Formats: sequence, structure tokens, C-alpha cells
Amino acid sequence: MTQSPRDERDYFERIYTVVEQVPWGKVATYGDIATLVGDGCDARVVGHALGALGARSATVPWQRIINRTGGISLTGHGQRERLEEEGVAFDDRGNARMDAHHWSGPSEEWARANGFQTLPRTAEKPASAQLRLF
DNA sequence: CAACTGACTATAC
DNA sequence: GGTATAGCCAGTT
Repeated sequence: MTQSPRDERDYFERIYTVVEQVPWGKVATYGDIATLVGDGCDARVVGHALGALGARSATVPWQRIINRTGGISLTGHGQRERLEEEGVAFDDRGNARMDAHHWSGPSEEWARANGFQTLPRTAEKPASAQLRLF
């Protein structure tokens, strides 16, 4: 792979690349994406990048990126509907169930191969051994 | 080049 | 848990 944009400081492209890694039916927060991109990237930059998607909005799963509280920051674009279509459950407050659909981040292998970082921790914990819905 | 804006987040009350 | 304020960074004017 000679197409490693690690030297490139194009935050937007890197952000898009990370967002594309979010699997179907999963969601990630702006902060998570920023952490994965690293290099001083910030949650707000992620929001700007997604806002500047333009035609790429068809190829980048921007709808899977939500805020820290699991709520939809952008209204009027049917983001919640799209997520529900993917099987993402929401609470009465309109917050997505982060505990059930929060993306745990890309594989360490992929992240290292592409010059990205992995989430420090705090994503989710197997503990509690709570019961499985099914 | 300085100031404002924005699909954010952490802390404080 | 909600509102209010500060901090944060890149892009735009």
C-alpha cells in the first residue's frame, strides 16, 4: 500500500477514511473519530469534515457519527431514521443506545497499517456480564 | 492577518 | 440529568 496519507495533513480525508470503517449498525462519536485520527484532530474538526462531505456523503456513513450523549447533532437530514434503518435503537430522549451500538474502534492492525491510532479505552467493557437480549 | 463560525466536549452549578 | 460557560481546532470571511 503506497497510498498512506500519514504525511498528509488533510484532516478531512483522514476523517473520511476512519468514518468509512464504522460498520453497519454501529455508531461512533465525533470525539472517537478525532482520537483515531489523532494529530491534534478535534471533535469539531470531525463535524466540519462531515459538513464538507458534499458528494462524498453518498460513500461516507456520516449518519453513524453522533455526539457524545448519543444524540443527533444534525437535524433535518433524517439521520436518526437512517440509523434506525440499520437497527440502531434509540431512547425516548432521542439518544442512541451507545451501550449497545457504540463502535469499539478499528482493529489495531488496520489502524497501524493506515497510520491511525486506536481508542485509548473506555469504549465498552464486557464486564457486568449482563444478560444478552437474545 | 484577526475575528467569527461550527454536525463538539468537559467542567461547573 | 439539564443548563451555562470555557476550551478546543480548522475553515471561512
